[in-house]
Amino acid sequence: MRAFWAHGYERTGLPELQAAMGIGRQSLYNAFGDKRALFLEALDHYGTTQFRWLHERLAAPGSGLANVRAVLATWVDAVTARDFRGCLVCNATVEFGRDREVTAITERHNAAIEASFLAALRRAQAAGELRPSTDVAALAQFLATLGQGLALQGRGGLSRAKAAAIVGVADGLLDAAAAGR
Amino acid sequence: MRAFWAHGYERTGLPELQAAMGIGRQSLYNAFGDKRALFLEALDHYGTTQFRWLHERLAAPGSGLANVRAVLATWVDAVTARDFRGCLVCNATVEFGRDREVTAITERHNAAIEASFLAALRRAQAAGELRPSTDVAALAQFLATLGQGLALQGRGGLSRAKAAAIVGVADGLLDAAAAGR
DNA sequence: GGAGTTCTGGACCAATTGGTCAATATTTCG
DNA sequence: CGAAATATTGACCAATTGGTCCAGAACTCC
Repeated sequence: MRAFWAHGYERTGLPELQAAMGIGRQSLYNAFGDKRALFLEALDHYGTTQFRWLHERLAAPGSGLANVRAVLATWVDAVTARDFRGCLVCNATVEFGRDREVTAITERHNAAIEASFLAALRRAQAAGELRPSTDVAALAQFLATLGQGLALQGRGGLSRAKAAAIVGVADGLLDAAAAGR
Repeated sequence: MRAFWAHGYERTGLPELQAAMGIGRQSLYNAFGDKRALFLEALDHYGTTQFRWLHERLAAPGSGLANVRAVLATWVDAVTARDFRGCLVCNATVEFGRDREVTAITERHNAAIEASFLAALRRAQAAGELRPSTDVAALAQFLATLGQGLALQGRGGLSRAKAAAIVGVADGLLDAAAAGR
């Protein structure tokens, strides 16, 4: 997974894969079939492991709005880490475009992220933290998109100040949606 | 350029390049040096040609805020076009990560986009269309990031409804920044 | 313990990769 | 026109690609 994450599908050769996994080639083909199947499994594995914290944090007890803000705040750190390699789901979307098997996985994880945001936002709304008129569904999709944009820029290298500014705007948006509570 | 745009760097072979450009292999190497150099030139060419409209629209006379909104509106159409292939600058960022030569080009174009947004927003602010307290610099970076997120999702396939909802949130953000004018 | 199954390592393979060469065609220009 | 330079064609090349084969090691289970 790490190898694909760092270099993408095409740029990751079998030797590198073997080295990263510490197993021989035949074992690899025994266990996964071929390179593509291995990638698909790695991709799905990435989604379940890397996004677990996000889902849990958004579902954590307490203020739904605070949970959303907490996730945004961690994005700043994550995306500006010196060795940040982007988000494998985003990377795969770019590399494979509309490949059916790939989009099936990426869309599943994206939908899950949106759903977690949505649940948290709904909770916030029900608790009076957000105006009833707020379109929380759109907001959830928006936040997911913003995350992808951040991950993308982070892969190319993103300064902390810039990431913080961008997330700050999103925070302001939440402020505005909360203003009339 | 189209070939790289559609399939990325690694997935685009010399035969495909020749076919797309309608020239023989040697002519190609004569004119550009090697595949990588050709890509770098295609990438830069993409940036200057594809973003021209955006720069012009943002710099158009009249309301700066309206210009920004107009650009956002076109994003919805662009990104949900049936044959949308993403943004080559974004794709290159993903595929090459922190490759110096590539990021030099992508960052230049990203900076230009942010600058155009910033200029339009400043104009809007000066004209009283936005609250003086609005952090227009952050807003410009934010909008650029959102665009990248949209382009990313669009490459995988994005419904019009979803794109419209996401852009709608950004529009609402502009509303909020204009509210107290 | 040992037969049978599974797994592992490394040699091997066809196909494709980016890139080059040299001969030919084309243009340029005195 | 005709010589010099430029550009095009397609054959060619070494290296790498993903993938397979097979012999032997390891494990399982009666």
